[in-house]
Order: sequence, then structure tokens, then C-alpha cells
Amino acid sequence: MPELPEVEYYKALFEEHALYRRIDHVEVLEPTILKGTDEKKLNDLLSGKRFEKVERLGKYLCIHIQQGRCLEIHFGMTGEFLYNAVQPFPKSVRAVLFMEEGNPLVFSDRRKLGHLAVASGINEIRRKHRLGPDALEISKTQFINGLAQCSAKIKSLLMNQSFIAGIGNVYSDEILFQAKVHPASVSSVIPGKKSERLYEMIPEVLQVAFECVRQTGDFVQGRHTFPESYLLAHRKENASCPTSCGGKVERIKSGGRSTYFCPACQKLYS
DNA sequence: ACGGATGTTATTAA
DNA sequence: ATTAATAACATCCG
Repeated sequence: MPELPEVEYYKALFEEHALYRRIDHVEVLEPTILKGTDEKKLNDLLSGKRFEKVERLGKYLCIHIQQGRCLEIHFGMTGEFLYNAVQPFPKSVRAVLFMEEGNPLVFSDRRKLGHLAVASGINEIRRKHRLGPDALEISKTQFINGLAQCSAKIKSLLMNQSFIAGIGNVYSDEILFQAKVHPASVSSVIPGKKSERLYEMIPEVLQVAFECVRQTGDFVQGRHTFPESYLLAHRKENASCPTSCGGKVERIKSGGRSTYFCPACQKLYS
């Protein structure tokens, strides 16, 4: 489930548990999660070195390795780091970074949709995956102009990592709900004031989500404790809209994903 | 039993 | 050139 808030939380956990520690060696249990590298190359890169820094861009982490290159991490749908795992590891474990001291850093990914790769830095990751500006860094002008130029549906645009990096299916629904914009609205038709409102809701929703994730801790199940005023706390068909507008939550398909919204609150611009 | 699941990418079609 | 829909990746849950 990792979108920007979850990946930001992974970053914080990494800083707390793994940063500056020295790697002994790497064992890869499932080679298919490696992209463009292999177990031997990873050992050449990592063994005997320390983690120096970790950066996040959208849903990616970039871990800088002492005197060398970077480890690129994407968590897919079910990826996570485990910091207290001991052998025998759960079968969802795909790679293990054994440290010179203490517990290993364990990459678990049940559905194997995440990956590890080697990169020179955050800019290479940006280029390779054609990522736009991070959702917490995009400028107002860039966002507003992007909407004005785009005839795609707003929900698709918010999830388009090339336009803005870090927002996925769940938080795009919430941002649209908080801004009271229908997910099928045509981006270029949304009035200026509403575009501004959308822009403001992005950091608002992502920061609230980060706080929830941080407090809940366990998020692989996808059950955070979101505020009652959030659609996310009522994210199922026919639930009552939390605004007491009397509307019932609807589900449609948009961008190939289940999209929840309140037809009474969220205005359609098309 | 079978539909659905929070991500990304490729392909195809309009 | 854009945009939308679909499948594929692989596995588990309700």
C-alpha cells in the first residue's frame, strides 16, 4: 500500500534503525525482485560499507552507500522493511542485508511487485522512472498550469507519477474528497479556485496520513485510523458521507482502479 | 469460489 | 500526441 506517506514513514524507520550501520553481506532469496543487478553485484557494492543517507522521491527511496552508489527501493503494493526479523524468516522475505552488528535489514514483499536496483543517485531514479516533482515539493504554478493543460481526468492526473510523484489510488481519492472535486472531472475544466484548493489539500492530506501511519505503525494491512472527517474512514460502497450531506459513498472504476467518492459533495466539472 | 487488493509498465485502441 | 482501458506481474484475503 505504500504511497508517499508510507514511504516517508519507511524512510524515518530506516533512519532510526539502519542509517550509518555497516553491512556485512547480502543474501537474495528471490532474484526476480532485483532489477538490473544480482546478488554478487549487490555484495560488491554493499559488503563492508555503511549507509550514508536516505532520500525519498515520490514512492521511491534512494539509499546512499559509503564511497559508492545508491540502492534504489520501490515497495510495490506489499513491500516493507523488517527491522526485528530473525531466522527463519517469513516466506515473504525476498532479500536480507546482514549487518556487522545487530539484526539484519530485511526486505519483505509478499506480492513481489516491488524491487531493488542500483542507481547513481536520486536524479538517475527520477530520469529512469520519468518522475515529476515530489507531491510535497511541486510549485503552485506548476500544478495549476499542469491541470489547465491536461484533458485527462483529474484522478488519473493526480496518480500520474510523471506529473506529480507520490500520490496513489487511496490518497488521490482523499485529496479529491477534501477539495470536493469529482474524480472524473476533466482537469482543464476545473475552475482556478478549485485547482488551488486541490493544490492546498495535497500536503494537508499527505501530512495527516503520515501522522496516522506513524501512530498506527502497522500499515501493511491498510487499516490506519484516519480522522472521521476523512473519506478514508468510510471507504466502502454505500457508507454515509462523513460531511452529513446525506450522500452515500459510490464506487466507480477510474484509471483502472476502484475509486470512492461522494456524489453529493464532489462536483463534476466536464 | 472468486473477485478484489493501496503500484508500475507495456500494449492496444479510440 | 493524448487518453483510457486492459493485462501482466504474484499472492493472499474475505
